Amino acid sequence: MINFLIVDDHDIILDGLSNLLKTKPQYHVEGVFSSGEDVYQFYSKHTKNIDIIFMDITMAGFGGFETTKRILKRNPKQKILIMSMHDNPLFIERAIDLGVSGYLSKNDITQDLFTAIEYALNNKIFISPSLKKIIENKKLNDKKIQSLTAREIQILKMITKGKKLTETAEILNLSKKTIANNISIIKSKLDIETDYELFALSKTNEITE
Amino acid sequence: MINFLIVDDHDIILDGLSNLLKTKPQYHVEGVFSSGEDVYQFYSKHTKNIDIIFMDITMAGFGGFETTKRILKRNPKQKILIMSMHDNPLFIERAIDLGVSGYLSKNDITQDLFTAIEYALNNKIFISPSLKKIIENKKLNDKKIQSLTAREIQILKMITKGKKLTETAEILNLSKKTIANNISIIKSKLDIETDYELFALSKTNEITE
DNA sequence: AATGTATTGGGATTTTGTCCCGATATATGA
DNA sequence: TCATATATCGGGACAAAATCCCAATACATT
Repeated sequence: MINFLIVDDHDIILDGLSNLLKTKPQYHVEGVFSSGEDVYQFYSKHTKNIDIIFMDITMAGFGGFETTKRILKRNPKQKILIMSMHDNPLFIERAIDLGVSGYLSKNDITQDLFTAIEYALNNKIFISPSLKKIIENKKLNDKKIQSLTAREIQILKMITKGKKLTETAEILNLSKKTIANNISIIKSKLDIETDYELFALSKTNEITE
Repeated sequence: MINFLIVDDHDIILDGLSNLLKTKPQYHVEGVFSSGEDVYQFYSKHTKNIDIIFMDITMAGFGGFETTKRILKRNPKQKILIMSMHDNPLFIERAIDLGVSGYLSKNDITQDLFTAIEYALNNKIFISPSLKKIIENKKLNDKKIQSLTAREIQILKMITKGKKLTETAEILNLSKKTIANNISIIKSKLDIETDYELFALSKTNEITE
């Protein structure tokens, strides 16, 4: 018997996922919750073993990340599978860092569900294939971004936030020349030619804080 | 008795929505389908009245738009409620243009569901409140974009695709001067100062084809 | 003391951007 | 058909931004 909890503030998902899991007799949904607060309270008091927790990432209140963090602090071996509508690589990485057992795009949860469960039960991490490419690409960019110096990142942030060169120079009390030179170097470090590529990259990598 | 069809290639949604609808005794789910092809075939042969069809927009095969178009061609009075994960204003507008009875963000389908059904039955169009703002903003931008001439749009597309000014000039066989002047005019027509804003606008309005 | 890297900017040149203006073409409408 | 409107193309004159190369200073590390 494998026991599940499901946490999602969309009733539809709660229902749908429950029913999907019910198709296998050895699966048992021990509880469903529509908020991180609820599930955490339950989890803290509950004594029975929970094998896998399905967790939505974007919930009101303390969201999926916070909830995941608290549960894993309590029990680092708890298997948690994240579900998300948003294929934001930052979310995925952050979740992995927290120590979750998988990250499922809601788009293809149906075909990936049982695989992800198997992976989790065998201490492996499952990530929806469609998300893997996104992550790979981001990692490449990250490596480039890490080659930037503190100053360069600071300037990059201002520029991609919409500040003009002159404006940036004034704010940072630097010469326009310095800013211009920096931007040129930033572009070459990032293998980028135009402003538009710079903006695009800063979007997907969320350079702006 | 109000009869529904549901079309979605996520089992979870099919299940979840069915159950949500079942909470009202006067509601009856006549059929669920995981593709546009399936529901259309059923719809073509089915004689019994269907009050409302819930339709996902992003499905494999011929998607929600195509399916909606075909069904409405057959029966222009059919009520169709679109469900979508993607709050893309282009999708919403296109759906409205096709003549659907509402557009629901899956994020808040639970709270909006019954309202949307009521609206549809009374020949009104329901759009999730959270989406309305998005549409309004886009309409503003659209008006501005419509003030651009053919040439200007062509140039705008190239620039926001990442082409440099000089490159663009060569491709279009125009002087650099012309391109530069055009870009300036584009910015002023769009009430925009920086490249950054231009880029952002072209994203949300999907200027690039 | 030496090497590496970060930071700051000048010099010189090229590329872009801005604003104003004129020439030409093509509709459109009265 | 003539006038007016709009689109398209670019020059002039400047201003701003970008590029590439180089030099001075600062600071940390080995």
